[in-house]
Amino acid sequence: MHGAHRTDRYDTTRRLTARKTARNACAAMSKRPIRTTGKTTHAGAAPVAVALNAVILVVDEDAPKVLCARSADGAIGLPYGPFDPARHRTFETGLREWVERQTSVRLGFVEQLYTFGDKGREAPAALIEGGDASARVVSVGYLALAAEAAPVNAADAQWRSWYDFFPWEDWRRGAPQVLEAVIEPGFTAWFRRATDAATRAQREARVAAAFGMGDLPWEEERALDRYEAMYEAGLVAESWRDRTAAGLAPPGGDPDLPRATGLSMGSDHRRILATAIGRVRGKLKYRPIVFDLMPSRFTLLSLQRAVEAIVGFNLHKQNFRRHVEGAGLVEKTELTERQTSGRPAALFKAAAMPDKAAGGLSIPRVRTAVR
Amino acid sequence: MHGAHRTDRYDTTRRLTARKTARNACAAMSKRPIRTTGKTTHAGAAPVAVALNAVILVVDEDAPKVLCARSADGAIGLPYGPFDPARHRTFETGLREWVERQTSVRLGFVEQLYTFGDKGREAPAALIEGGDASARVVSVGYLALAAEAAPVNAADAQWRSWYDFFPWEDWRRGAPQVLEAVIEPGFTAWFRRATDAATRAQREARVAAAFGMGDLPWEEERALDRYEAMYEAGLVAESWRDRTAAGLAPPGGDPDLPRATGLSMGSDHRRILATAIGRVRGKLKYRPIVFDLMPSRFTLLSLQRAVEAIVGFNLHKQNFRRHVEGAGLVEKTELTERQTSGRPAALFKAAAMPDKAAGGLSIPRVRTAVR
DNA sequence: CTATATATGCTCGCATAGAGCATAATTCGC
DNA sequence: GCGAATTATGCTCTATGCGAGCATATATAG
Repeated sequence: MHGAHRTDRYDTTRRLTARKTARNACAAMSKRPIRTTGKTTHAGAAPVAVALNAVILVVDEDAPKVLCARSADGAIGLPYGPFDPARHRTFETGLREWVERQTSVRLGFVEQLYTFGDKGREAPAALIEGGDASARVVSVGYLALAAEAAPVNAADAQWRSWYDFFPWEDWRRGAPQVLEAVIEPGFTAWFRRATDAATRAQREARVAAAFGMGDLPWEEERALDRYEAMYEAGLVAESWRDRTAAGLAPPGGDPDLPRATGLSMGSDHRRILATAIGRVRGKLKYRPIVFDLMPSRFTLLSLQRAVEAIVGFNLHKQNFRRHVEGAGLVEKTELTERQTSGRPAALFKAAAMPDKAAGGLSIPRVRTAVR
Repeated sequence: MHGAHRTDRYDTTRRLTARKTARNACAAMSKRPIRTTGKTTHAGAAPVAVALNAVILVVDEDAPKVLCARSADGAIGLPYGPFDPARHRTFETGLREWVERQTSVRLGFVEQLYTFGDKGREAPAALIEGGDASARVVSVGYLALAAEAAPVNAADAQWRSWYDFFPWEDWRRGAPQVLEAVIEPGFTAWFRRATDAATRAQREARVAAAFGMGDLPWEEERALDRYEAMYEAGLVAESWRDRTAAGLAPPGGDPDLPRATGLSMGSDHRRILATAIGRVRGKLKYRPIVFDLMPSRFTLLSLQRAVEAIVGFNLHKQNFRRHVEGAGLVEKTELTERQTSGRPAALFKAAAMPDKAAGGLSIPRVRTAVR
């Protein structure tokens, strides 16, 4: 594992910081033998910079959209801002600040996604400017939901459907063509490139689980698993770009395939977006977060369309109402909406306290006292 | 202040190479008009130090245990080590390194939990030593599962049942006494302390949802929600400690109550542990992670006991087998175990590819083509 | 008035989870 | 060696939930 010497200590506690820069704090942290196992000394790890990455989502008609920005090198990416510990008490404060200052988007639900710290993830930009290999920018990814696709005042910012980046995730109009036409052949080739039978079987099992092949079901919330499998199989542009930048051999397979698998993003932003998609899709099932994406009044059909946009497949209309109304998540108003044609739909609003829970288990719990 | 946490699965990959110091990277990041929305220039945020916090879990008989360490000031806490970007390519690499070096624990499943960056979470120590409020240590919390409670060589490290810290989470022997005796009265007092009716209703709704009161179900995975509600209601020692340290008024209520609500931990470690408990409990339902906590061969009853230890309530034996066997998660071996009394149980092992999915939805999806 | 389109109410059947009975295979006390 | 105690394991019963679809209500377009 990594030369150098061993250092850390393993101790509990509160950060002993105080009147020191973070660098000093870190050094102190490792020098002090705070009990536990610690007996090693550590010269002091280099500090890192923290950036806040935001996946800001809205649902516009039947398109789930994400706020995108264009970076200096022309790549599309997610907007982000620096986190300044001196000015922000929490990550979320920092995030809301720069988002609301630089865009007119009003954020509703905000939740931390994941913290990305892999060396090299910020590669392209870093390489261009050259520098110290020990540097590290840690990105804390956040998911934020907004009710309206407010026009963004920034020049190169824009709302895009997330299916521009993940065309295989949209099953609303049947099985995505790109799956059969491009992705499956690509994976098949990847299986064949395996050096041994075990690796090959492993790859097949992984893809089958992620993409719901065989008798396995398509699980919409596994968007990240799918993207990562495609990345490793060389089916997305980022895979080729990163391996080239790192001086490694290309991933193999047809270099033209990635052109058909959706728009790529700079850095690892498409991965972050995949994480966000998976999270929203999963969370939708056990928390009423859809309403953060809806206007104050809506019809059940528009609500259904929003859910469909997110999960990527169609729902059964009557059953959808049955669930939503039965769960007490919405309240009917006196108003109705009259649009082009058909019977006017009742307008609903989110229930005052939609904090109930659904969430299906597969654990046979005991209700009675006896076991 | 203490926002909602919760993250998800993950797995990192990807490498490249970065250049320049973190401080420079950060400055460059903010100065450079990376398009997007950025037009603000930022003087260059102070860098922060990153610590890796580990919640290392095992199941010992019917106790879910967590590896604890004792800090200099005597508080119990989670073990942690610094993250050195110069030596570690990824967070997980760094984590595994110091864990495996300083303990003899062999980690199985590892997953990022949440990144904690709130100012003041390290409050006590920082205040004691006095100092710069701008210094910041960001903690990346990790969940790690191990199959065996290996003896730890560190002096002050020990395995403890997580129910020592969360006695109200264990329903295996009926409703936890502490709930009725201490927690409910404590919350009732908290409701009464609300200054207005709206606040009061909000508090009641929140507690009802978290603790499953009224007709709401107890959701075992909401451990964090419960802890946070108790923290705000002044029902845990950390609440009093933190508010005192910050020079704020005490949370109110009976200062003796926290003595009855389980062991406290230093810093915000009990919160991190609550996050971990919620995560394991939730993940258990849709991924076969239990097997990372089991020996290679086990009986179905021991597997059931492990699950019960985690979720905190008892399961129906026959139905448990039906599910586990039916889902193809385990394979029967030829061996049987003979213990004290009763019919010998067949020994099972985890299925070769337990990658299927369970996961109950509450979304009425369409199977046929028609909507 | 007719065709069409959407909203909304209601029922049917199957799969599944919760619950519990019955039987099998051991050890233990005597 | 025998009955009691204990644990394992197979099987059935039933309520519920969900996928599915029929039927009816209420609007617009022409």
